[in-house]
Amino acid sequence: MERIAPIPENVTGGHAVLARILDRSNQQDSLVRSIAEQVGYAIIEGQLQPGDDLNSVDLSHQFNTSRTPVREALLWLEKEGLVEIPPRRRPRVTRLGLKEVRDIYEVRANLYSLVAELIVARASDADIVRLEPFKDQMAAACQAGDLEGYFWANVAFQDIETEICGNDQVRRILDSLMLRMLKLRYSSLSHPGRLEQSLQDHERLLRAYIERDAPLAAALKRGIVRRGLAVIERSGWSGDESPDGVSGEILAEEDLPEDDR
Amino acid sequence: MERIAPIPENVTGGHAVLARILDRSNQQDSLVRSIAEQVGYAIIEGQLQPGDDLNSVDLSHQFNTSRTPVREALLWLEKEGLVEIPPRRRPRVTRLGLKEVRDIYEVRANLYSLVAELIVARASDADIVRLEPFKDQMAAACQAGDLEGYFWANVAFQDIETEICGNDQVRRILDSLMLRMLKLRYSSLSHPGRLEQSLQDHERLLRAYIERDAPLAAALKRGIVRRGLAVIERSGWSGDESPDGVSGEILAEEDLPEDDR
DNA sequence: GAATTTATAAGTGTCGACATTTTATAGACC
DNA sequence: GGTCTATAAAATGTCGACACTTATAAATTC
Repeated sequence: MERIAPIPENVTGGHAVLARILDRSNQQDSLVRSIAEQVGYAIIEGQLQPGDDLNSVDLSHQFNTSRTPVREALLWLEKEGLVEIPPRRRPRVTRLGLKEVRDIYEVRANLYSLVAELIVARASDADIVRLEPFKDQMAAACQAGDLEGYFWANVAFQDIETEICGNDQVRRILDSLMLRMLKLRYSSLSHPGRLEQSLQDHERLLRAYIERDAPLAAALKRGIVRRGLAVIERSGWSGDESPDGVSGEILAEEDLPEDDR
Repeated sequence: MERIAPIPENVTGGHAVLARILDRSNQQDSLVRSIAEQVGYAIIEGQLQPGDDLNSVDLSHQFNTSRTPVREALLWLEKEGLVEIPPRRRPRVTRLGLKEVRDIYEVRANLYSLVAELIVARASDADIVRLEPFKDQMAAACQAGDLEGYFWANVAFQDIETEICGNDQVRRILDSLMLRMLKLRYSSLSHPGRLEQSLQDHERLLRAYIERDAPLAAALKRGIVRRGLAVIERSGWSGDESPDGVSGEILAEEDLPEDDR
């Protein structure tokens, strides 16, 4: 099994989502948390590829612990959907199928429209203003053509949205679903012109929040999520791994043929 | 700690939901599964009350195992929301607050409306017909004034709905949320005239499915869930436990003052 | 007698070990 | 050479043990 590299200093957005979910379900600084954090991060970053084995004895050596906390960490990651643990068999990094991605996006579209409605109905003006800096960050990244920067600013924007909507349950669910989709982030940005479109949507969305236009906000939010899925599907992502490790990362850098119907 | 009674022979609806969720996440017949099943059932049935301690050494004695599988079972129940595990402290049966219930119902209302839309859009006529026997069961229970019978027929109805909608993710989420709400089943049926209203809604809903009327089905489904919450709130449920063990069961038998605004 | 401190009991998180099952390796056979 | 079988290696699920923490009971103080 591959050795898992430590989490780098400059904590990226991916790690932030992971850490937040861990905060709410596990304890502050435990062995289990630390292991789940590092293994989860390795999965999100693509260092561990879908289908890779995650045997507990190997991991316990890497983290200088016994197998017990490793098992619990893997169990946690399984509940978050990042790991599969067949009985009596080695845990594996979850392989994400297209159907699964479609289903998740369907749920996300629905729940984010709820979030939008809740924000309009219940969030304070002060809370809504908190979204602005991230919109600006997205605008800056868009202008600079910084795909990765745009993506993480967008994640942060959505994070604030789920926070200020006031419904902790929907937040928990969306966080978990987001975690599983982070691997696809490169696919979701591959299409040229995507950033401009997305940015425009978010600017309109923010205005809808401010103007307390619930139907518009809900519809926009739903559309944003749906378009995210459409881009992934158009990018040709299928969930199959090329065995030589050619991941979505490389695909993301290419310009795909325009197909703007 | 109280001794946990074995699960009775005639498997009730509550156990069915629990078993289904276990089927999808755990292995077929493992120690962990058996423990999670029994403890979970005891919580749903009210045999274990919110706030009760669940220390692992005691449980391991009851099940004649070591603490390891008990810990894993409790960890699983924590992820399902039935148990809280503060670090270094004894696990407890989760105490459900009113805010939490409201949030959960908000999510359920939304996701069930999605389920309704998906059924109209994608379920086969044959699948929709599968709902009919449970509607009939509900009608019979309603006529007989059988609260409990009506409730479980309703659960079964919803179960088929989430199954035939074809989205496994939404099913998983709704199953988990349902599990946590099962304890409130008595509160949710307490209001007089509630059964007739609910039955009528479901009859209309089924017709909407058959006639492939997506907006109507979605609206009906949303209304059904919302009315469920309203009944709970009107029943005076607050989440506080009377320390002498007077649970919602007794409250359910009383007739509350009519308040049909 | 109530509140605070002290001592005792109980419980948690982690560990290393073992039996059983799965996986990988080597040998036999065609 | 390739397929099947027997053997060895490795990994899993479970166990009992131990250090450390938390909860409970007793003792002390005001």
